[in-house]
Amino acid sequence: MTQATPRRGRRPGAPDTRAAILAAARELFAAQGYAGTSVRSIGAAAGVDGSLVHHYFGTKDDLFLAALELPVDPREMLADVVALGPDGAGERMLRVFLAVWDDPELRLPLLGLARNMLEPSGHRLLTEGFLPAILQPIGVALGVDRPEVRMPLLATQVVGLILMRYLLEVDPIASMPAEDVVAVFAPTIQRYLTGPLP
Amino acid sequence: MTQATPRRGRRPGAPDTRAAILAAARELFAAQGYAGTSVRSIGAAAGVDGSLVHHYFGTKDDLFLAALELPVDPREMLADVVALGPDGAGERMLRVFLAVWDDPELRLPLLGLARNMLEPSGHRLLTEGFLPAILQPIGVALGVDRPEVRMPLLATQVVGLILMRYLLEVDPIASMPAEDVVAVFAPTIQRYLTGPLP
DNA sequence: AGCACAATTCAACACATGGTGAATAACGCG
DNA sequence: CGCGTTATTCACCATGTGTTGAATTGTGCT
Repeated sequence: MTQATPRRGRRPGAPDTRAAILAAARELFAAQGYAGTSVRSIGAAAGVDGSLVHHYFGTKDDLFLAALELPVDPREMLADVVALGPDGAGERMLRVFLAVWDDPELRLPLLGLARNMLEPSGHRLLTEGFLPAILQPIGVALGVDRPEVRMPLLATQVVGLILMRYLLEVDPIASMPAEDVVAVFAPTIQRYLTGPLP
Repeated sequence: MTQATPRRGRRPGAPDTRAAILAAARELFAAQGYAGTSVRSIGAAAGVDGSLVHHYFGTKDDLFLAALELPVDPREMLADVVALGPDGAGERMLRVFLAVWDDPELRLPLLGLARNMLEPSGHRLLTEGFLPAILQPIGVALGVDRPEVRMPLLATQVVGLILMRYLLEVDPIASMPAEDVVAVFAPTIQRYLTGPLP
């Protein structure tokens, strides 16, 4: 019985190997974080050698950034949150966040992003990306007073909720229906948006 | 010029090397997390060889657990939170949390704990330690209804606040006076304790 | 048919890691 | 003084890492 499959060269089995590698990278980065995921393991999960990963995506850092890329602009999704003014904006915002995190196409990149929040790279993405580039403009567009205080306040609740619901998956937060999540947390967020400040 | 310092054997310079190693471990684990900290770097920070770290504390995991050990029982500090019943318990609890995190002796172990929240080991410490062993009993002792729902709700806000204030150090949350933190977040926490549930 | 090119694997390098074991120097106690 | 014990470093080992480069095979174009 001869070895039918060649040991080197092209193996035209997979339809699009590049996409498979990227998907595997998303999966593993989301599940185990950047440091906890090796290039070789990504290759293995995609059924190819680790070198091929490097061949397609360059360095591990490059691959990480590619895996984090969102297929849509998050600001666009929050456009109609802003449109209707600050009344009820807390609830609308919360609904968008939940919808985004429940979108299977967005979930893995977001998980990869969030799971690396505590490492320096992800730390920067949060403090230089999410907060000033997304949250802060929303506050300004809503016309609330002192958005530079209110939006970080709001962020504490949103980040904590995301963390417990999607990353740590702590019950009963993780298994709570979206409607209940909105019912519980919308008042809090609304209070940070329009309530009293010290 | 002869080499005065011996190259092997005892170097009685440091008064208590063991304590220095533990302190360095706390510092580095808190700043860079478990995976990001090497045994050798801990040794270097304490001015000794990496082997000595292993000699004193055993495996890296053992050292990590030793570095996380709190010098007091956190339940004890929360005793008088429970004593006065659920009215105003949100504010009292928040004050205890802030006091604990502002205690320089407790801060490093807590940071080390929190920074590893997202890795499997720290994940277990949160979901099997903090939540059921500390928060849940408080809810029960306070006599609130459905503590298994209310305490995780409360945890989302506490965790998010801790994260932004002490780990990510996002302004203005990080630089806010404790009194203002209480003023802003106590109503939220109180609402999760005694407010309406869906 | 022939040839460039893309896809893929293998072998290897340089490096960092956690851990082990032996060697050596100083201390404390008799 | 002598001796055991402790503190400490050094030299390795096995392993896993990211990355590189060469080798090989298939595809598609002319």
